[in-house]
Amino acid sequence: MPELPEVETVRRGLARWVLDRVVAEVVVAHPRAVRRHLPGEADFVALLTGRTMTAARRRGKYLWFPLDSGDALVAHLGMSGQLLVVPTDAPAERHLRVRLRFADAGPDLRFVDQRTFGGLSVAAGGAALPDSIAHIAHDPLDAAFDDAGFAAGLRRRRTGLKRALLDQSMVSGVGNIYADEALWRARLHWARPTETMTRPVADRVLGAVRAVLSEAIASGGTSFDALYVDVNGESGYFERSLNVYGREHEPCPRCGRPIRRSRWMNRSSYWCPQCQRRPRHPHP
DNA sequence: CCTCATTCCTGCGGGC
DNA sequence: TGCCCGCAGGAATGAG
Repeated sequence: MPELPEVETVRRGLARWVLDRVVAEVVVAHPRAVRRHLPGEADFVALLTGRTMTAARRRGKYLWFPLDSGDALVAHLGMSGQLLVVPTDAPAERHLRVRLRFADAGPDLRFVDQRTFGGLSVAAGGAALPDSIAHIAHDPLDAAFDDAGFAAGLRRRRTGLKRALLDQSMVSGVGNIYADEALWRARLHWARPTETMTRPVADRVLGAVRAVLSEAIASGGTSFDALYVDVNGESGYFERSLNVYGREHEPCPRCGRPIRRSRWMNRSSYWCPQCQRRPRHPHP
């Protein structure tokens, strides 16, 4: 599941393959992959064709590619999305959704997505930050992230800590896996009421999120090669570095107690009942 | 305004 | 053996 470290790895891998390249043709193989682009597929194609890409940027789990028109191509990988750089004569991938061919006849940029939870769009405001993702907060590794503002925001909320970590308008880039890992590292329960989060505790969880994301980026840097940017290449380091996620009944690496799994928000939370004590007044 | 349930989608794997 | 069903989840959306 692509979260910040995987998306950042993809961004780094794509940067030199999009710089100063002119889009010659856009083929939409699956209409649902053009998402949150209200004027529709034809408009999406028209706004991209003939435009020059000038960079590869990221906000949380969103990628965007500024265009010389002032717009930007915006991409979200969802659950299973990949942005691949492949030779233009390579056969179509099984779940190919959108294909961009370039005027230089160099490799395509292809959006491949098995579950089509992700998608592409063209949005205005691409030179700075596309309008459509203006509500996404800075990520905690960004120098512009406001620690004090985050702590104040937590106290204003009336919800559980994990829900707040997953709220991309509070802090971006954290998904279910890294949320569980960061909470374990910070020794905090997922249902901890946010209104009880003092500044030191907020700083503790931020520190844990930063450590987890940084280590994952460092490990994920090897998951692509020059012509193949593979989001699923994460599996090598993923399994080894996870302490609680997906490890129900296995001993906690810190205290040895069996890791527990809770059904929550239509997904799973993994946590250690010893290291992460359930709060007296948990939020659902 | 704020919080939270619902919905989208497909392949995999467990159970019968 | 083969089928069915649960599960995986980000984020927009609308209900309350």
